[in-house]
Amino acid sequence: MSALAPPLIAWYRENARDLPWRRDGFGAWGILVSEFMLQQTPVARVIPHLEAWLSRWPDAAALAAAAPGDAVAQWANLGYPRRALWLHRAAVQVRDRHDGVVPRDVDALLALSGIGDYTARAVAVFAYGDRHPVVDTNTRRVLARVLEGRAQPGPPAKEDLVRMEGVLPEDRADAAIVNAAAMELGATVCTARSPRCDACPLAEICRWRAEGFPASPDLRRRQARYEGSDRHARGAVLGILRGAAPDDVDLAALLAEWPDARQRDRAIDSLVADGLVEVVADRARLPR
DNA sequence: GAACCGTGGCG
DNA sequence: TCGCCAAGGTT
Repeated sequence: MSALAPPLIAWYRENARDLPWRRDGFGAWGILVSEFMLQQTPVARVIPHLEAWLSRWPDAAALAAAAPGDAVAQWANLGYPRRALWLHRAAVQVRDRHDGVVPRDVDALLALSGIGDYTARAVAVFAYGDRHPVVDTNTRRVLARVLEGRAQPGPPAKEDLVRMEGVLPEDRADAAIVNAAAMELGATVCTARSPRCDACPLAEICRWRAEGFPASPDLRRRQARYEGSDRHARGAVLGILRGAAPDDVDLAALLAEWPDARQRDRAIDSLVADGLVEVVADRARLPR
């Protein structure tokens, strides 16, 4: 067993946050929905939306029976609304391919819309207790620091899964805890900006700390400015349509005051191309 | 592999 | 104020 596993397991048992999707019996569907919502959206903002979502659509078949636009509207301001559409498509696929039961097999999960390496393994591990490496941005940062002595991880790579596999204990239940613990440690202690090494169970074996916290060359690309961007225009258009749903909106009135008409039209076109918006005659609406 | 895709909180 | 960051995935 890796030297990381025992202290991670002990620390997690004492310090894990009490999050809804960690409660016994939360269910594979709830965990799947939570993982979709947690893709790039902070935990605190997800929790109330998750509970509302599951109250409305308690299983995959329920969501699959709804209109995709209902999912987009219910998604509200969680961001990246394509995820709502993908989650709806995944629900339809679960209904049609798996009799409404969220699959357990990683390849079957990977074949669902909006599910990649992280989400597929997270569901298999946290919903079903199977043994796979689960690697998110927190885990990558923890491993980069502890094992490589780097302040920040490199870009995501398949190699990350191999590295995490090398950290996991053989026992499935222990492996699941180590996966969760690495994520939890990165989220609450080994954070990106101001790590609290005094509270870290891996401090004594951390290479980054041993080497004096060297700054690593920062290869991360800067996030593009949001104000005035195409994403901003898309967000504004969709926000209006969410507010009007289930009614439609006159296309000419839609975002009439947006400063750049070319950009506004490009936003609408791209939303239509993504399936997030429908235009019928001279009116726009969320998809039915 | 790079570019693109929302939204809000925090230092 | 402003840049960084957040349980990623698709094209």
